[in-house]
Amino acid sequence: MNRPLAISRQDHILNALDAAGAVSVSLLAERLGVSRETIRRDLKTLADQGRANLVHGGAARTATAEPSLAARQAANAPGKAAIGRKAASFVEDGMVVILDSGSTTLALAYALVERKDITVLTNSLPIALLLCRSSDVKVMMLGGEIDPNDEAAFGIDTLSALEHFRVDLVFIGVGGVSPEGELTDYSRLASEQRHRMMKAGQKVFLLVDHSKFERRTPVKMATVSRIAGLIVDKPPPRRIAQAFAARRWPVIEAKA
Amino acid sequence: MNRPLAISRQDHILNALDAAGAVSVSLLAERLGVSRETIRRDLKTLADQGRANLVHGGAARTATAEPSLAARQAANAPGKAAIGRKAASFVEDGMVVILDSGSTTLALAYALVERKDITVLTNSLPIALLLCRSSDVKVMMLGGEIDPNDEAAFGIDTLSALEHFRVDLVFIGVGGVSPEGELTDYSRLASEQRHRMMKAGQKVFLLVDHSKFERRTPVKMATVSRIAGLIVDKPPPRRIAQAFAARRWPVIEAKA
DNA sequence: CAGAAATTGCCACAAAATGCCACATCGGCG
DNA sequence: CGCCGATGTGGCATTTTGTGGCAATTTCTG
Repeated sequence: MNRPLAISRQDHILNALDAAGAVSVSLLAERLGVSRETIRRDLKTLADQGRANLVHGGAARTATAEPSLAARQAANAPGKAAIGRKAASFVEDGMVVILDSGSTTLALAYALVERKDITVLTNSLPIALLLCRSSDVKVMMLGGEIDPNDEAAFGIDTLSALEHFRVDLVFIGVGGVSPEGELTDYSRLASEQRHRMMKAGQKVFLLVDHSKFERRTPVKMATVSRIAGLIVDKPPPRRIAQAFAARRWPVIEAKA
Repeated sequence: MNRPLAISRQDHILNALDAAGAVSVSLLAERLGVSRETIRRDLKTLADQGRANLVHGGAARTATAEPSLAARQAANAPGKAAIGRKAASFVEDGMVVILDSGSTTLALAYALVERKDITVLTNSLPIALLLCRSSDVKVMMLGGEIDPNDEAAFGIDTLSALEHFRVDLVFIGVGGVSPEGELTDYSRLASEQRHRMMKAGQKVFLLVDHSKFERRTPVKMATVSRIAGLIVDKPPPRRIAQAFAARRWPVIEAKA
């Protein structure tokens, strides 16, 4: 049982920062099995490098001073924006696409604002509202019970609504990617719903920003065998990359 | 043990503020699991930064321009708020209610923010987002094609989603009231959908602010015979009042 | 409209969590 | 062996949060 290297600890901290926008000393100390003092020293190091912002009790994303818009959207915003732009480039006029809920797919929605002649199906309230307010995209909202965390609809009604559509492209966000390269999700229902979304369309793209790598969430995600592409903002760690290659999932890197 | 970071608490407050325009100390304290005093201190901090405006019992958003729908909401905002409060007083714990789309029903949603143990069915994106961001109300979104003007779902999917619910109260906004006292709507589809909503519930309330009186919109609105009440902010002109009385529609006047 | 009741604001102090520093401990390495 | 860097420990200062009392405000009621 060797203690984790300082580097990988700080790496973990940065990922957590990207993912959540803020981290607490106590929680990190518990998770990483080291003393709070060590975490504090790590945070101080990162702060000296300008990669984190110290606040009482923990650290926050460097940019966290300003944005009043959705907090999670700002987490790793540049990476997600790049993924969004890349994903948008696969959408052609006349297509019908599904956008899953989540901050990465919201970034894709931003990238679609200028488009027309496309139809977007989504269960995400912010995506639907964004597109109907500031674009000419035709929006179909998938109804259902609203999960306040995701600000999106889930449940039987959402699933059955999916049945009625012919869909060209499907864009799915991923909760996490285990170190073994397995895709994971937060809840059983969400996973099932994403699976149905994938089956509803011709081509499936998965959107994964680098803060998701090696993050474990509880539920294994069911996928379809054919994945048109896995859009990332940074190359994944080797082990994950190999797992993707073994399943013949093309990894598409979006450049900022 | 692990206290959530102060900064994420304030982030949450800003989000709620953004969605609802105003937040209350008590509700935030309860939702975030901290004492009211702490919330007060947070609000004071935000106010010092110019990011919130303190008011008795909570804080309000600093005057920020908000797009389309807010503009319409601003038309006769006080009257609509009064109607919303009055309408909310009919909603009891445990009830399932339908909220139609529109600025007046949005005002009702604002009035429901502090409530819990109620379920709201709505086809309106802003209402769903407001309630899921700043209240403990359970929200079911009725899916369908989004009409950018109303920022709400309409269509076959919306209608069929209605089938599955048992509803206590239905709150419907009205497009206009002709000088003859006839209720009118903007489109055939919207009218039909509102009719279905009415039939789905036990009691139907119509929300009419005085700017709707003697305004003609193109489509005659189908109603159900029994209307539990017609909530207004000012008494209607005599001819309209007579027409309402003839149909035995109780007129309920909301006071500011 | 007045007075009561409930809610909220405000202040001071106590309790808890965190920050910070000095020093001890551990393990590798020349 | 002794040096060095990294980490843990403990004590104390600082910050944050909770609590209770009381004044001010709002709301209810007759």
